[in-house]
Amino acid sequence: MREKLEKYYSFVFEKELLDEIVQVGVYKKLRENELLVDLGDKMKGVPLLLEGAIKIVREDKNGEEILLYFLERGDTCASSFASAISNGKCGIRAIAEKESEIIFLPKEKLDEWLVKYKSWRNFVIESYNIRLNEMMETIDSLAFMRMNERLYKYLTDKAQIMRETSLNTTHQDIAYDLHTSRVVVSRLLKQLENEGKIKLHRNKIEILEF
Amino acid sequence: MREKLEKYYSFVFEKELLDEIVQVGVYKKLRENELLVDLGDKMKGVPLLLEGAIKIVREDKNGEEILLYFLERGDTCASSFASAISNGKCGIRAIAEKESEIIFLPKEKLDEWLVKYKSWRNFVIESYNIRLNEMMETIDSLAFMRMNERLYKYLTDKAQIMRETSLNTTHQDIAYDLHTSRVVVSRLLKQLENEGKIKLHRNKIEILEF
DNA sequence: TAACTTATGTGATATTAATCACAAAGTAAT
DNA sequence: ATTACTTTGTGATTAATATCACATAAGTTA
Repeated sequence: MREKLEKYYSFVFEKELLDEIVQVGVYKKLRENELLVDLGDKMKGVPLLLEGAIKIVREDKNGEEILLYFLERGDTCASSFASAISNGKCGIRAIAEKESEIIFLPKEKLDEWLVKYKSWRNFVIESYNIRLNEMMETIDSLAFMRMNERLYKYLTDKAQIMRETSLNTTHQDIAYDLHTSRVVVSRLLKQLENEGKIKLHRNKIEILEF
Repeated sequence: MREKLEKYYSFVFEKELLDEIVQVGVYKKLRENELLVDLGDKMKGVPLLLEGAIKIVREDKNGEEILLYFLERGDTCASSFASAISNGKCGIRAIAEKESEIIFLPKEKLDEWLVKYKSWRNFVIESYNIRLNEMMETIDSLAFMRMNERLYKYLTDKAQIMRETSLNTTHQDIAYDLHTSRVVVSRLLKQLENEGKIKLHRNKIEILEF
């Protein structure tokens, strides 16, 4: 744990803070598709992502989903931060997109560290900032782009986050993330394939053009 | 300024912090439709809203707009906070929807106060939290609701923010905020009128049912 | 009051996406 | 190999929204 923490966070946090994190942080390994946070959860701390990829989705009353954004190493979940510190509920669901490693930081420390460590203050503010910007990008996609563009953006974004050039996924799963129907996804994927941007296989999509 | 600050913020901030705010804060009155923050601005501080209503919109490359949310008294602009503290650019535009009063807090103090005042830390985290939730609501609307529902929600939300039961606005302006066309807005408004939820006048919409 | 300007109403048509229905292909299980 | 299940492909239809074109109405200004 110390090793990976150093690797991704030594330029972010002061030495003393890294020491504290090692002391109080709880290391956890997440299996692929493991649920990390569910709608309405009250967070007892915040996860610091060491490795892997986490999908953050929003769900409405009818159980319909929409992808908000992905977290990757170096990220934290701003939504849980707020929930942890104010004892409120979390409005999102977080699922590991692949095997991931996190450090869970207990909520008691969150405010204390804000006082003690400038690097922690920067990190928290910066995390919120990143997340607000991700949300704005999501809003841009929804408001300004048509489904074919959203689909292509989804594929290239996800490939980057997963650090792969092909995605192992089904059309139905994509449809859930984009909140549309499988039929629509299949048709638009075929269109993207005809444009030479991707190549389709069963349970797998190769991305040829980024 | 002291008076209004006390009125809306005395339960939020400690006495010492209120004193500091009075010392370093710059009071400003905004005319209706005055531009407070523009896309790409680098913020020199954050606005604290004392009175009025501010509209926050997002714009894409083609100059097309979409409303993100409204600020009202007691609110601050989380987007400018991040921009101010990290010297980054602001990704939004903020326009006074009606005559408003703000206190502008210089960015030099923002981090200092995080160390000194627990109430300031809470306020900042809470503001981010509120804003993230507003963004999620906007995403919900875009992803899960049809235009007629979005329109009705827009009207009732805006009426609440403006503390009025009628809105002085044109169909075209609504269309800009919802990122659709005037024709669509006019038709759906007529539909809402037929359902008895609103009453249409020239340059004015009465809301009969909340 | 006439001439303009701005705001609203509405038919017709086009486009995008959602939905239904079913076939075909690939994979897994017995 | 047969059966069952999952995934993908595709035509047909419907619904929502966007776009065009123009009429009418309500204010404004000369």
